[in-house]
Amino acid sequence: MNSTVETGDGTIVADYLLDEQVGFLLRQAIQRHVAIFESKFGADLTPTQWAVLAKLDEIGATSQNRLGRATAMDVATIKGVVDRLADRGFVMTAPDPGDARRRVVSLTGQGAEETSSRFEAARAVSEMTLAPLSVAERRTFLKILSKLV
Amino acid sequence: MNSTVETGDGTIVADYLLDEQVGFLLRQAIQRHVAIFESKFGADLTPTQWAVLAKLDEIGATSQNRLGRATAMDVATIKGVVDRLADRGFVMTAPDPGDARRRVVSLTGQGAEETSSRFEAARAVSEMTLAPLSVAERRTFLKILSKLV
DNA sequence: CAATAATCATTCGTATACAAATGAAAAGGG
DNA sequence: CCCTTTTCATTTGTATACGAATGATTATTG
Repeated sequence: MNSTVETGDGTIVADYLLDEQVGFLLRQAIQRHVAIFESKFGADLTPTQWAVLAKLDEIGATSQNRLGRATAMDVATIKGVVDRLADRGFVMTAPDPGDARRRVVSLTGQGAEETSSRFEAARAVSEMTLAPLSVAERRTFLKILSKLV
Repeated sequence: MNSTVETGDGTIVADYLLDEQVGFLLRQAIQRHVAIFESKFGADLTPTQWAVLAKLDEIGATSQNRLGRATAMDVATIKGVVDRLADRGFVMTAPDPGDARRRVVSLTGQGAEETSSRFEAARAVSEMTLAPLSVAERRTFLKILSKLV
């Protein structure tokens, strides 16, 4: 055991336990959340794909890079997600008439329907993720977590 | 906007905003944490690789699957991480004399040195990740987060 | 002890995730 | 208005992350 400190009375104790580190806990919390997501959404949509659909529903058509920033994905990631959603007919892309660099991403009719029909499940996922907590703890947790983004 | 509810007086309000969902916040918190990790560790070690080294240091040599469970990685993921660490000389694998199915993973001398020299940085990463919070908030956050793993 | 179940490691396929490099187009400054 | 900077989208390469399938080995149980 290499990670130790000496306390005042000379005792040597471990002071770095992986299981107590915030990053390790966050990773496991995400893993549990994703498992809950998949239990409600099946293999139809990944959490990332859902984020894109929900955000497009929320803000409407937008450029691919803007969409990536709004969903916390870098340019390479958002491109892959949009491509896969486009392959399945949920979104479409078109050139921006006012800016030749941009491609505007928007929901298709099918994508809008799919999104509308999934909000209930999405709400359930959030609720189930927080289920181990009391109502007060949920509020506290979300408040603190939002300071860490 | 498809995600709306009608309140008692007939007003329609949005009730699903991506930015408020626990999964989306968790993903962003991890992104920030990983960025902090990379600022302290450079390109030498990923958070996942560090988790394996720290856990091996903590519990000693163990089978690959056990190591995966101890670090919250499935069998395919832990194999890739162990392979890359082995390529770089930080860990080694050997057959288990008592169980022909198992391969025992252990730190090499170089791996143990590397691990020892990184605990300070790892502690700093955890501290920096929680830096936006007060001391009381950090304690509260870790306590609640540990209920969600 | 023989049949079944469980565990272990590997492999394949798909999907994030991001750094870095590239080329095209727009914005801004002198 | 040219030059520099910025923005945008794409591509490449590496590293998680996990479901599912496979084959080998061990454990269990009737």
